[in-house]
Amino acid sequence: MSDQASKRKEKAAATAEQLLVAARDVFETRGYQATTVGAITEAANTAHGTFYLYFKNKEDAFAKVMASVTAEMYRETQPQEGDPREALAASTRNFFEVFRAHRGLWRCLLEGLHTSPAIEGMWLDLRRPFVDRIARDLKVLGSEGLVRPVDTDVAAHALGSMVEWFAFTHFELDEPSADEVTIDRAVETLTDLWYHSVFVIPPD
Amino acid sequence: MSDQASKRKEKAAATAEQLLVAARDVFETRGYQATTVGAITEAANTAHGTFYLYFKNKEDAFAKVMASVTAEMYRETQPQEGDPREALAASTRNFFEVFRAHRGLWRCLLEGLHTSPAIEGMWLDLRRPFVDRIARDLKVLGSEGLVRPVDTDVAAHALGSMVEWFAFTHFELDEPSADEVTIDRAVETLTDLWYHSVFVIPPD
Amino acid sequence: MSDQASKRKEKAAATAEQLLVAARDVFETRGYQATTVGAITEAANTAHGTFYLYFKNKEDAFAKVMASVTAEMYRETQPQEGDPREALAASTRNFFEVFRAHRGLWRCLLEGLHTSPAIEGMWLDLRRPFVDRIARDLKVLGSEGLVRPVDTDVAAHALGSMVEWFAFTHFELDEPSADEVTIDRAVETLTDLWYHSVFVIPPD
Amino acid sequence: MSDQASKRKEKAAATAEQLLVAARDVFETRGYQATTVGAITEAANTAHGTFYLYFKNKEDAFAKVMASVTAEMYRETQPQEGDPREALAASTRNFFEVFRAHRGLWRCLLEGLHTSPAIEGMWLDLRRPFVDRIARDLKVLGSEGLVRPVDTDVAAHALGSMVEWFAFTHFELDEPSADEVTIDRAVETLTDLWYHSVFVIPPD
DNA sequence: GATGAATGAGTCTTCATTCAT
DNA sequence: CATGAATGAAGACTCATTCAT
Repeated sequence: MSDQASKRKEKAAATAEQLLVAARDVFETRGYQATTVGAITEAANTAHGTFYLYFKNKEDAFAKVMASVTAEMYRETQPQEGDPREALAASTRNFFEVFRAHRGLWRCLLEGLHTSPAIEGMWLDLRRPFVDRIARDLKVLGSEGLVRPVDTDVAAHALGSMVEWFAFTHFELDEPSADEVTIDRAVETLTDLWYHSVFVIPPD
Repeated sequence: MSDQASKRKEKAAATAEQLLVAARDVFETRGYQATTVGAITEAANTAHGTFYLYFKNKEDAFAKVMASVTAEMYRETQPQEGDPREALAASTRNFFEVFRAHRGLWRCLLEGLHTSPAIEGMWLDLRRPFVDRIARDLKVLGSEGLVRPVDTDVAAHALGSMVEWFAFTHFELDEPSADEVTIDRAVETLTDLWYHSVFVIPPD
Repeated sequence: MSDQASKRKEKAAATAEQLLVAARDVFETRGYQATTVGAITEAANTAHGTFYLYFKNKEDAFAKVMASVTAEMYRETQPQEGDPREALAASTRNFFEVFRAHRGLWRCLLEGLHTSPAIEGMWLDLRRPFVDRIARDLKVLGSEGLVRPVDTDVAAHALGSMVEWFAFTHFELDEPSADEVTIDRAVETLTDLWYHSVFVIPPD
Repeated sequence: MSDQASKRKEKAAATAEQLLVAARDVFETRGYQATTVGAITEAANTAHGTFYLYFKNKEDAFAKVMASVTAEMYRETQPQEGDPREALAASTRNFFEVFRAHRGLWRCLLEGLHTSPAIEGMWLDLRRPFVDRIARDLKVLGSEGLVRPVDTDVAAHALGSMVEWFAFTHFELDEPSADEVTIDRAVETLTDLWYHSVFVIPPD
């Protein structure tokens, strides 16, 4: 069984991978609605029916793509160390970079959000790690007296939203002023706002 | 212009209005993709073909709906006066209320974002007044020494994004913690963050 | 409205009729499963989509075909008068003739029987008039003392089944001996069996 | 033949048996059309492709299932002895019981009737023993003067049809009145009809 | 102006069958 | 012998858009 089975399994895994990559590619470039099963199988160089060997339907394919991306993004998101303000700047920059690398799917997710509760769930799954990390940091820094007492959960959501949505509107949508706003400038200002919003500012 | 002609025009205007109202209603409740021309004409009590007398296609209808809504929202958004912090809180609350009243179309816009550059434009048009007002306020308050010197444009976008996206994720999507976050609590914390982020905090 | 509307309605009615006739034809010759929407619209010389203007789906089309056939069959089935035995023979012959004229759809119904409860219902609707008439006759003749006391309902079903199923196996299926069994011979024997099974036989 | 070879054959026979049993099971419960090769192999715990090692296709599998069932039914059908009327009642009851035990496949056969001439042949093969036995009995009893002179073949078909179709409509389909018609009541009335239809009734 | 019947392109999904391992 | 991955043909259904009346 071993030789035959493993060879076949390898091939199957390769097909699955091809399809997943193709699906990701098509979702990324066309968006959720415009993606068709036919486009995916064509990109994957498989027969139309093969798609249904690995996915239940389009939504399922998207779910599997998003699951892999979520893992990927989590790996790419590094907790930053050192001076709080520097760490904050580094985090913001890191988020922008990670976001840029996955902007197509982020947008796709947003577009599919209203298609089904399942996709809404994927979106929440993608965001949660970011927001959770913010909330945890606020708590820790708060107990150390570095952060003012605030409603941690709401604040974490608000600050996460600020960075996420700023990134989306500037780096994904063609916000007119986007060209002039370099990443550096954005990182600097967002870090500044965030820092002052919650940190205890030492008197000069 | 004869009597008949003016009567005709009246009737036509009435039909146009019916269709516009119906379109708005359907877009609001079903979302962008799920909205069909048939659903709109049915809601408007018009023949299917009549739709194309007043709109070029679905996107055009959406554009006309959004144009009317944008004006409406602008009217509903009141500049607040008085103590800066209080005015800020009032503004935030006002935004939440306006957002709530138009959440369906806001969502619709987000969903259609991927469909065409035109819809992207509508989105930007809807946001701009809010962001512009923030930028202007920051400039004025900055010149009065009430606000720290910041990159006004970026800050305006960032703060606007914070409120907008917080509102969207909490009041439109089923963010799990949404139930517990009342508007009051949200307004309080967001105002607090905003205030500290840019205002010059008088020493106690 | 009248002229335009009526002309359009006429045309629409014509299309509906074309589709109904085509559907009946295709169901009759191909059977239930083998019938496709495409085959119907092709036979009706309409676009594929036109089908869905008049029918919800294949089953609905079949239902409408069957409804028209049921009415047709009922008209063709004449109650017979005169001497009981002669009337019986005439009834049997009449049933055979009606059955022959509609054998294709009868078979189709049988084939689709297991597809959905709705089709089962159509089948019962088609049979009912025949069985009901038998039951009524048995009751009347029983009260006149011409028929032995029997369980009217069961007997009606049994005798109806005998004629129906005999007709099906001999005139529709290629029962080998079918060639030799002429309608005359079948009518004679079935009438004889039926007559003796329930009638009070006068002593010679 | 080596040991290995015989072992192989045994295993193959076992697989064949598994598939046959599974096929029967699936046909019985799902009906002809709804049965898929995948469902059969799944029920048989075999690979999809294995099916084609033992059957040419779905119809072939059905043919093999029916062949085994036909033999089984024939064994279960016992010729009855004793007083003609009692024997008749026993036969009818016996038929009902056999029918009930195989209703799923009977129905399946009926459903597939339109699919191919081969299935039509299976149907006729299943019926033939029953009808033949009736014909033979009628001949024997006729020669003994217990049965009136009738067209034996036609009468056998007719009486067989009566019992078969009554059974089908009452015990397999949801004929509305089915609940109230117990087997006992059905046996009694059908026996009564049959008896009077062909037997020479001794004067009281 | 208004109507609504007709069109047909576009997608999803299922499943019998093949074949390399 | 057995496996199960891959194929691709086939069919149902939707809906934006046109156009004769």
